This record gives sequence, structure tokens and C-alpha cells, in this order.
Amino acid sequence: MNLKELAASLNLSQTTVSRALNGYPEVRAETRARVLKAARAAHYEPNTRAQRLATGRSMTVGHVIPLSDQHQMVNPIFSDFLASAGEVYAREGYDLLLSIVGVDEVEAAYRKLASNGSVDGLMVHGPRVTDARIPLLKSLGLPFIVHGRSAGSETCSWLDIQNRAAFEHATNFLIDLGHCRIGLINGLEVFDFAHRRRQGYDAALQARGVSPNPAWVTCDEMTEEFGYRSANAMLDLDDAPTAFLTSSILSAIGVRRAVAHRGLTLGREVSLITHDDVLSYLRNGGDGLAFTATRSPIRDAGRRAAEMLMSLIDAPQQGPLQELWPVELTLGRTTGPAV
Amino acid sequence: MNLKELAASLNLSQTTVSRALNGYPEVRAETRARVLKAARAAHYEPNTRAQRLATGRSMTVGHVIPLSDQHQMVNPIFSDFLASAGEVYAREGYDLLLSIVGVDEVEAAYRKLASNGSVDGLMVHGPRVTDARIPLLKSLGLPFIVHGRSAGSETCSWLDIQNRAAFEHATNFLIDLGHCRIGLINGLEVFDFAHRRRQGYDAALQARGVSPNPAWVTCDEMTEEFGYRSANAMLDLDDAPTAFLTSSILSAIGVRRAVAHRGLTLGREVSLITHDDVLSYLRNGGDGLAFTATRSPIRDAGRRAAEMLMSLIDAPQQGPLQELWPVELTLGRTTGPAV
DNA sequence: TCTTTTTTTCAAAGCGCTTTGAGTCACTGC
DNA sequence: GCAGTGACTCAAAGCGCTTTGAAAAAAAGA
Repeated sequence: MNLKELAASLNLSQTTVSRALNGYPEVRAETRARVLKAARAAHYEPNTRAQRLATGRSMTVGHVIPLSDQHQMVNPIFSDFLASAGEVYAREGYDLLLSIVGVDEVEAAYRKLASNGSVDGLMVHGPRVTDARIPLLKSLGLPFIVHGRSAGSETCSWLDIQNRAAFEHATNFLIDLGHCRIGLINGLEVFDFAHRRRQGYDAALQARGVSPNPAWVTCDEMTEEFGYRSANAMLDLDDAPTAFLTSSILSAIGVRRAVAHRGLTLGREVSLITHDDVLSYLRNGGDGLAFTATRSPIRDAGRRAAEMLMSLIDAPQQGPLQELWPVELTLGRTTGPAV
Repeated sequence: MNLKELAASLNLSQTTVSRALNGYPEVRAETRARVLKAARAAHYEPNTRAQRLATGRSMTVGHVIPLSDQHQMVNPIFSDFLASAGEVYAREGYDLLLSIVGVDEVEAAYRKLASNGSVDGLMVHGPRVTDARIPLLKSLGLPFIVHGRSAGSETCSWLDIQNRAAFEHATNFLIDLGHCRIGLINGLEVFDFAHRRRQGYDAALQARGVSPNPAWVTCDEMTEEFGYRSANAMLDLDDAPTAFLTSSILSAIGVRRAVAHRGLTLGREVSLITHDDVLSYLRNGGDGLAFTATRSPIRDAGRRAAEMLMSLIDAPQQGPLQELWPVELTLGRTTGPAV
């Protein structure tokens, strides 16, 4: 059943039926009711392909997820981010086009999405400190939101959290507890979030006159194993850290394993603060998991970023939308005074 | 730049240009080269909306991800499954439409996707023991692949692993080690995979004359916390299990935490076998994580399921495609003889 | 009653592509 | 010299919808 047939069955023109269905005012209430009833009865659904061609809008937003080449690894925050963003899109009648591409095909993917018109807007994940995608997207003229920041993002729209302040705060908190050997188990510092966290860590150490040590800092994909390995290696040092900062709760779990394996206890001999994206299947809180953490729910970010994108698509000429969210430090059971 | 303009700039008709670009034979090699060169120079990309309307194919596959209502939780396997499936789609020139919907809107979502023609095929996630989606999709006439099985899936296409056999095997293995109190920390048994795993567990106990105990079985969303809680509760019993089976590595990590918390060691006082989907950021193996596990990489499943779907879209009339993958039991350091 | 305004409906022109059916042109072979 | 064959190319007809500009019908005003 298509519009033409539906119109014929009602003895109306396609125009009238289309207007009736789309809520235009130039249709008598009685006629509209008749049309809606018939449409429902016939299970009529307008063909999206035709609709999109006719309107020139694709009613689709694109998420391009870069797949890190070596490990073929998908950042575990994506599923939660996508889930919450997806809800917003669905509510607004938009489709979500997910594009999974190797890290060096990302640029080509954006270019293609833009030029073949298959999306009305884009979400940018995992921005790097300097990121070729930002200038590219600016030049393409498609609305986009960056989840995070990057060089050149002053003039574009983004949603980010205070990574630097959060880690500065966390580091200070550990120093206040008497720790002066603090390990940082960070994400890859080519990524802006990790770079900023490092800056916060460095700044706090410097401000408090605590001397840094390169051996106390590692950066990599934030897996459990990476946390375990890093903590193990650092704990083997003569001047082993007495406290750790991790950039992901998965790495924190790895640190916990390394610590437990040595018969030590988090919050006693070793302290740990992790960043917590509040992943739905890795809740921090109940039952003693309770890492002391800088918390910022990724789902809230996904939801808000999607809303911002919708708004930008509706009114592309509006100035850049930028939101910088504060991050709270929540106390768990993994921090205690230095022994 | 659109086809019309491109054709005009070349003094050719749209037909010829279209044929040249799409590799049809009725074009002189020289002409084709000229067209391709001009297209590249002008950064021409055919408008997908128009292409899809004209061809009647949407070149899109839909993944509908049900969001469990209570916890708003996304199964962590989805991101890996999507990533690997997405690669296949990209390679074949298909888009991936991701639809995140509440668990009771799933049916409506499928119905809509089918009737407005926005996808050429569908992937069905998380089938239940009896699942209304299966008969619905059969009636809709869209190609689809079920990741898992369900009542009525005998006549449709699916890819599944031997859940029942895997857990029967694992249970037998534990019994062979002398364990006769075995806890099962399962997923929600409304889901087919969990139901089958339970069957395997039950069957092994029965066959070996080991008496079951309802207190040794729990089912829920497979979080870390759930594993921790379940193990804790069971270890508090007078007749506490000496071994555990878990349906997810996350729950296994929770069990490990509970066990460690009591000063016990996995592989010594308590044994543990987990199912391992080989999630990219939760590798089992290196550095002592090494759970004894029934392994089945979810990425392989995603890739293969996507290939099957592509094949089904290309030739929808072909008989149902069904693959049942064996699951291997790999030894780690978390199993040992009962004490 | 007749014009003017408003309401309601319509025919037809796109949107940018693919594909059909027909045409042109240069070669063959008889 | 002419039909017969390939090799190329083209004009035009969709695909199913939205939207414009115009017309018909109904209501209002003079």
C-alpha cells in the first residue's frame, strides 16, 4: 500500500492525503479523520526512502566508531553512550546510522557520509588532542557534536567533562591523604580526555611540590589486563606508588586484582581513585565494589549530546553549543591515609 | 554536484554516466575512464536517498537492541557483536541502522522498519525461549538472522553456539574433579541461551546422580555485582558450593571478588568455570585472569551472522541458514580438585 | 444577487537516481 | 549496396513521496 493507492481508495488526491497525514492545517478535520482511519486500517507507512528524497532530509544521524587498528577494540563506553543517545533519536523520529571503521578510514567515512547526504548530522567520538576530523567536518558543513574536545574545537559544538580538574582534584585528594608516590594508569594520551587527565595529575603534583616519576605513569587501551599489568609493574618498583589513579573502572578492577594478589588491601596499604563512567553493567557502589571515583555518567552525556545534535540540526546557524560538565569526586572504600 | 550536472559537464547523458559509474558493460572503456576521472575530480558521490528510492533497496540492515526496562542496561556483548558485524556490512556497502528501544516497543519497531522499507534485513538479538518476534518477522517477509535460537526457529535462519552442551560439559568437568556442590550463576532464563545452559547443567547433575539444590542457582542480568552477590550468598550457605559456573566473565569477576574477600583462592578452595564471550576489553588469558572457560568469541559470531544476513538478502528464497557452533572448554587456573 | 474572501482540494512538478526501450553509428558478410 | 550485427549512447519513464501554484467549493460581505 502506497500513498497513491491510499489516495485512490479514499477518492482524494495524494496531496490531500499527504497533508492530512503530516498534520498540515489545510485539511478539513473530518477529511483528516477519514484519512487517518483508512491509513491505520491499511497499515499504511510512508516509504522512508521516498520521503527522504522528497524532503531532502535523511532524518538520520551518524555515529562513526573508530576501531583501533591493533586490538580491534571497541571502547566499552560506546554501548552506553549509544544506548542513551539512541533513545533521544528515536523520540525525535531520527534513525541512528552506525558506522564502524578502521581508525584510518574514519576521515573518508565522514567525507562520504556528508557528500552522499545519508545523514543530517554527526557525532564525533574519541577526539584526539589534534584531530583531523574537526577541520574536515567544519569544512563539510554538516552539523556535528564532539563528545570531548580537541584543538580547534573552540569554534565548534561539543560536550565534555572537566577531565583536567577531576584528575587534579583526585591527585590533590591523594596528596592530602599523605601519598607522595602516585601512579597514573591512563588511557592513550593521543586522546584529548587522557591528555587532559594527565595535565591535571601533573599540575597537582607540581603545585604541591611532589616530584613526578615517569615510571609511575602508563597509558594504553583501558582494559582490565592493562590495569593489572601496570599496577604489578609499578608495585615491583623500589619506590612503588602507594596510590593509583586509573582512567577506567575496568583498569581499576585490574589494579584491584594485582593488589589482592599481593595480599594487600585497597584503602589500606594501597589507595585507588578511578574515573567512573557509570557503565550500566559495571556499577560502582553496591556491595563493596565502591571505588573512590571521579564520576560522570556516560549515559547522561550521550543523552545530552544527542539533544544538542538534534537542536543543531534544527537550527544549524545557531552559535556553537558547548557544555563543560563538572565531575564530582565520590568517596568509596579504596582510599585511605598513606602508611 | 549531482548526476545531471556531472553528465552535462561531460556532454554525456545521465544514463551513460550512471552506467559508467556502476560498472555496466555497455560503456566504452575510454568513456568510462573519462567519467570516472571527472567524478573523482568533482568529488561526486551519488545521493544515497535517490539511489535507494530508484533501486527499491535500502542497502541497510537493522539491529534492534532491546533495552531492558528496569536497569536500562545494554548487554556488554553488543558492542563487540556490532563492531564485527559492522565491518562486514561496511565491506559489502551496507549501512547499519541501530535502533535502541524499550523491551516492549521492540515488536512495533520491527513492524515499522519492515513496512516503511528502511531496511533490507534484520538481526535479532537476545531471543527468548518463546519470542513473539520470530513469528512476527516470519510474517513480515524480511530476511533476518537470529543470534541464538528460540521456539519456532527451526524454520528460520540463525547462528547459535552449543550452550547446552557447553554447560553440560563444564558441569561434568567439575564433577570429574570431585565437586558435587556446584553453583550456577546464570543469565535471565527467559532468554534462550540461559535456558539452554541451565538444561545442560541440570542434565549433567542428573546423569551423574548429583543432587541439585535450588539455592545453588541464580539468574539475573550478568553484572559484576550480580556475580559477587550470588557467590557471597551461596558461600554463606551451610552446604556452600565448592565450584561455580557463571554465564559471563563479568559475573565471574564478581565471583572472584567474593572469593578473594573471604581469603579463599580460585582454583584451590573454590573452582570456577565461566562462559567467555572473549570481549575485546575483557580478555581472558594473559597475566593470570585465566578463568577456566567455555569460550566462544562473540566477534566471530557477529561477523558470521552478518555474512549470513548478507547472503540471505542477496538470495532470500534460499532455505533457512543455520549454524550451531561447538564451544570449547579451555583450561585456566580457576579449577582444581574438590577439597 | 454578485463579488470577495476563506477553506478545501487538486494536478503536476520536482527530489536525484536507475533502468527500459529505442536509437545511432560503424562494421560485417552476402 | 543493403540488411544484419555489435558497440555505444540517449531520452524518458519511473521510484513514492512533498510541495507549489492553481482551481473549485463554501462562506462571507456588499
